[in-house]
Amino acid sequence: MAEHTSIHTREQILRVSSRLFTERGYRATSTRDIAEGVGIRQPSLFHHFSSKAEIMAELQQVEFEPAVRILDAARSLGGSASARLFCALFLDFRRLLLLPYDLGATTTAEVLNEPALADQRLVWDRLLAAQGTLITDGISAGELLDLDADFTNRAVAWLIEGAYIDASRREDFDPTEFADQVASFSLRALLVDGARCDRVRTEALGLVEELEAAAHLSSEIGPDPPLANDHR
Amino acid sequence: MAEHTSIHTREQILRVSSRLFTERGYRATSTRDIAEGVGIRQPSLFHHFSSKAEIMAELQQVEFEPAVRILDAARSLGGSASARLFCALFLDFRRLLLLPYDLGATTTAEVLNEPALADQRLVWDRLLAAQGTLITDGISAGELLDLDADFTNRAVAWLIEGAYIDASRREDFDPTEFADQVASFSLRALLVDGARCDRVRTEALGLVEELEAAAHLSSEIGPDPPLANDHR
DNA sequence: ATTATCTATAGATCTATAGATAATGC
DNA sequence: ATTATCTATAGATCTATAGATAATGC
Repeated sequence: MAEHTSIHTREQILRVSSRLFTERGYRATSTRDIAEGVGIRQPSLFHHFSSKAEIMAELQQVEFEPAVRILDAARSLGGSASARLFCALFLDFRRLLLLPYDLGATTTAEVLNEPALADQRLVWDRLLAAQGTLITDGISAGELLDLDADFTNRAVAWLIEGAYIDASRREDFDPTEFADQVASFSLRALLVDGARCDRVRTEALGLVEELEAAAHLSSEIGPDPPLANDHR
Repeated sequence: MAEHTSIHTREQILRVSSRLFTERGYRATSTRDIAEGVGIRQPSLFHHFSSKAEIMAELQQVEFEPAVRILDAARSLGGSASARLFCALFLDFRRLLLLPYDLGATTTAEVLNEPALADQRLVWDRLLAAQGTLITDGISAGELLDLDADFTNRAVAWLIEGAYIDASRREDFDPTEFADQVASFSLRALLVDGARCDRVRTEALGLVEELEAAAHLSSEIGPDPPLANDHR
């Protein structure tokens, strides 16, 4: 009864929107669809967000900004370049799995090319650049295959995105285990010596502990979901 | 002047639609946008296609149906299971690159979940199943890593899709070379012994020649683009 | 008194149809 | 005579605003 707080409705709007955007696409999801999912009338949405684009912008922000921080933090760690890459992929992917949103639509062409979302597009470009730096480090160190660096960078992004969308359709999976599987799969494809994958993984999981201890990131990388009331 | 033939306009509609669907999303692309790109008025589209969904259905058909045939044909070849997989991925991916369409929107959630496109959804499911069979063959033969077969199957689909969308943004690439690169990258991630990748590739390129010689497929798998106005 | 919701609706889309007109092929 | 296009428009959306009403917090 005392649930009619703004924060609760606002959070529901984000969760319902994220799911519908992923299922049907951003433009194809109407504000009426969202309101119906939340259990309010369509115009009531605009008390919490000034436009539909602002809902998407907030979802993108939750996805992109901590990711940039994690990728940057991983670069400043010790260890081999490939372990730093594994560490960053693992941590950020697990973080995404633990969020109470379904972020499968945040990087689609229709969203990235939307003029009203140009600001977040810049953050996404920074994210790709930060991941690209980790990969170029690995190529320079002779640990990763010397394919076209852009190709490699995007291949990792495709894998991560595909795996994420796939995860959002599943019920039964352990986020830590799945993140490990996806990071391992990516690294095996990139390593000059695929057999080194297990050693890289072990080294990386050590780095993960280092990063988790760093106070300024620990709230972002889980493993506690940043929000209660998690009915995804 | 004598270019006002139905076949020409119809083909332009397919090409323009495919590009806009990929850039902006299926629902976000209006029939007016398409008509403008083609250079006709919006209602004139409906002389060539009975609905917007039918345009997308034809694009999906061009993508999915030959793909199922190629995947099935590859399975009946001799050679190692991993070479058959490489061969199928290479041939189908190169075929996509040579088509005069931009097929980046055909497997998005908004399209696959569209009720009016349920028929093509079934073909897509058959495509994934056919690719899955090739992968399970490879796992059974001990050539591919024994990860979850579904995970592996989808990981390949994510890579192929990501690479395809990426290719459609580029100008300068050789389809044969890029298809080779993508198939090699995928196989390296899947092989138990990553070092075998080069041998698998060589074997697979032999199988490609076999398949290209098979008359019933040769018109579909290129290397001549089905381009120009002879497409339907 | 402030916050959150509601109804009603303006104004801008969007898809598809109807029916007239122009171009092309016998 | 047939094919392809056009203008005009119906009818169904969609986003966002205006202003009234209900709920909540001092």
